[in-house]
Amino acid sequence: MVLVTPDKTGLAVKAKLFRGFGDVSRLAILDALRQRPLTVGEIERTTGLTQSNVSNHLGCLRECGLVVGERNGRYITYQLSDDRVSEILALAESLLADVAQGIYQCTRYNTPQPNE
Amino acid sequence: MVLVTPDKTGLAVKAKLFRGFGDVSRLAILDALRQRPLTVGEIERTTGLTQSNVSNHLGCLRECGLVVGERNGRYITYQLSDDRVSEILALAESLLADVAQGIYQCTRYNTPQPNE
DNA sequence: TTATAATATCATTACTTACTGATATATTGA
DNA sequence: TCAATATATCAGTAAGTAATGATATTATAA
Repeated sequence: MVLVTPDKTGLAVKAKLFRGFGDVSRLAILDALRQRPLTVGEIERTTGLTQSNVSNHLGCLRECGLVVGERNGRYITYQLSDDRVSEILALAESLLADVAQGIYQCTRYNTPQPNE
Repeated sequence: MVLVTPDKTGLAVKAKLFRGFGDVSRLAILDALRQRPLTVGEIERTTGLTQSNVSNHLGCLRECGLVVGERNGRYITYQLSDDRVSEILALAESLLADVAQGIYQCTRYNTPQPNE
């Protein structure tokens, strides 16, 4: 039996938002964009991810509203959509530095380490 | 080819933290604890989740440092470990209200809706 | 000390999802 | 118009994970 009565839809959307951040590759992209706007190619080189992988993740982040892209000729430059995206990343780092250190050892779930 | 060169470990841990928030059931638990500390049984009733499911998720949240539990007799009362846990939830809500509305329609991944 | 209540643990299974590789689309310059 | 570059799309697959049900642990009261 599973219910999650209060505001089920709201919770689902919130969980989905956090999942946007909850992937090493997407986080690498967001982290890169914290410095400055980047083209897809620059993101590829900065993160080391493949073209299709970056593009897939950008599609996800774009649809979800976390990043916005602007076309310049054949390049598309992406940037974070809002300062709060940076803020939430900074808050997470702050949490990790203090209370959430147990995450290192937490074996309940594994952040899948991408192939080398 | 997948690399994610800069600070690979740090990214993995950060992603893991966000995954802590990125599940409807865990989010329901955290949301419930925003109001006040609750025993496991109270969390079960508030969220409608089963005993073992709540306990599993609490184990996860506890190991990761997002909640802390204190035993009183045979009851264990859990509460959020830090104000920043609330803050990150509030920031996410703020983001959802504005920029991240596209998440509703985003089909890249589905937050699995728990069984009724 | 026994029965009961509260909570935790753990293996199984069904479902989810990230990566890859191939292909499609868009833009520019020759 | 054609070739080349930049980016997007999509199906298949391998791997991860949440829910369940059974069982274990801890504490209290009778």
